Amino acid sequence: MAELRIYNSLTRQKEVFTPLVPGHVGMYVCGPTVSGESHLGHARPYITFDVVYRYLQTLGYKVRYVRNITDAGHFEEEGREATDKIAEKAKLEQLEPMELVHKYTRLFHWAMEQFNTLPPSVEPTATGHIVEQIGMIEQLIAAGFAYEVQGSVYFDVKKYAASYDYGKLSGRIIDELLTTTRELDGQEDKKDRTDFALWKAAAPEHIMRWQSPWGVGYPGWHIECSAMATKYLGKQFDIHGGGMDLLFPHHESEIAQSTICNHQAPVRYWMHNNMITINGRKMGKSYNNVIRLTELFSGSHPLLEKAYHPMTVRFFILQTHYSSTLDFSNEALQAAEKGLKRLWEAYQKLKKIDYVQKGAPGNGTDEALTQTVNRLLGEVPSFMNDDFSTAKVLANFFELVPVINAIYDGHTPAGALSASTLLHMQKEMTHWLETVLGLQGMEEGGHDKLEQVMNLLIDIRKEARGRKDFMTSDKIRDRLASVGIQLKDEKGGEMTWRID
RNA sequence: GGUCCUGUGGCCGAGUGGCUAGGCAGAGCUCUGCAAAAGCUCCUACAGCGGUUCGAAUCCGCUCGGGACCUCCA
Repeated sequence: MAELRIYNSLTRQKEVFTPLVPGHVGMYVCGPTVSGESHLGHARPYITFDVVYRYLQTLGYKVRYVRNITDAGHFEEEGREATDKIAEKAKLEQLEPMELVHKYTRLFHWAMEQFNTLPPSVEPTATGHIVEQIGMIEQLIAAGFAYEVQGSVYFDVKKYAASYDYGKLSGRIIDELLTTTRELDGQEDKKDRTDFALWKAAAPEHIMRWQSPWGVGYPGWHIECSAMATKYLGKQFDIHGGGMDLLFPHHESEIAQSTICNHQAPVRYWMHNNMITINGRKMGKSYNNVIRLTELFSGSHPLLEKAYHPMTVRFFILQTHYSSTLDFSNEALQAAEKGLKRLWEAYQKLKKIDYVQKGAPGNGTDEALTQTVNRLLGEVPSFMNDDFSTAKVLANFFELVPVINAIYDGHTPAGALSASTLLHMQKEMTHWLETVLGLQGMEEGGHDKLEQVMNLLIDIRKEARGRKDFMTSDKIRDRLASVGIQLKDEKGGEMTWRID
């Protein structure tokens, strides 16, 4: 069995994955801030790490997957006012902060279900771990790496950098940070501009607030991940994932905090997915080019030509390696849609092939084809083991599509492939496409199409009855009944139907 | 300004120095009452200029273009 290799952002190279505790994997992924609706960009990390989670499990690991919900808004250091994003939005929508947070949390969960992502093992909330965060801050103060100023607590980056490598993960040079960071107002409290907040004193109008040793306030952003990761995964764990944009300062700061508190580097393998861009630009609130997931699924956004199925999006994302930027366009998404449809149809056809009838009892008659199939299937694990190269996995399955179609249509003679080869192919497709990549079919589901089909059948039946072709008429009604649809003749020749 | 990534055919995208993925679109043919689907075939690219090498999309240098991070961000 080949080894799994993961690109580690910390060392900037692919490394053989060896879990801390044999057979077990601890994985932490930065979750969403639920101050607003999830957008297309959010789909990337959660789908990426869902595949990582699934794959590790199929390798036999017992995985504890922790993904937080950031529901305690952090301050925005823009200009003078340090405002709480969540509190601000809540006022805007006339909602209680927790009401708002729950609304968007539910929406997030709903979207994740659409994408067929597995729920994490633990999904801790920042507000539920204030105690742990305060505890960690106290440790940092006691260790001399944090200081309090007027009810707020900051991490002393300069002091940390004196004995540790602050900037190792993000490739930042501390001296440059110290001199380059731009001047911001309202930060007189800090000893140095690079210091980041662990705890912020809450202004009177601030709605989200907690009691702390330093007065009433709320936690900084970085501390929540450190506190929750430590609590659920221990002082050191295997994998930490998130978007590349979180490298600095978020993950860099996480390392600093945890290193001081736990006396060791918290994470062994850092994984970062790249961004989804739209027209070459990163999608983000500041760029005003955000496509929300609800808009994506319904097609209700000026940039969208049509609605896109969640599976199309999932497939679209998996067709690219997670470390590359992925540019969104209608053309690209529609290509993905067609591609997935073709792949899935072939997969369904394969399931319908009668192995006993069409497969040869012993070896298939077409040895070359058998070898091709076995090679294509055999390569797949090595692709996944090579830093989760889902794009290559999909490419190989696409090469099987014509093989399957040809057998199904009879272009390839029956018996070319043995029954066991066909079965093997089917099992592998189920395993990789469904279990590992988490893909599903794109059933149209909606009643619109069914409605149209029924109208068509009703029309045909009316015509048949018009020429007294009751054999056809009865056939339609009986066959529909057998699939659970009751067709009733109303007075005046109209027909109605309902699903039993 | 600093740090880093990137530039592949009409479009999206794999690519570990040699055997030059895959998808979408397009063209032709086969099948077909029509259409669709499907099958077969074709279109074969690596920003530019140098260099290393028997051999480079892949390594090195320069030029040009695009992007990310340095601020909340997936």
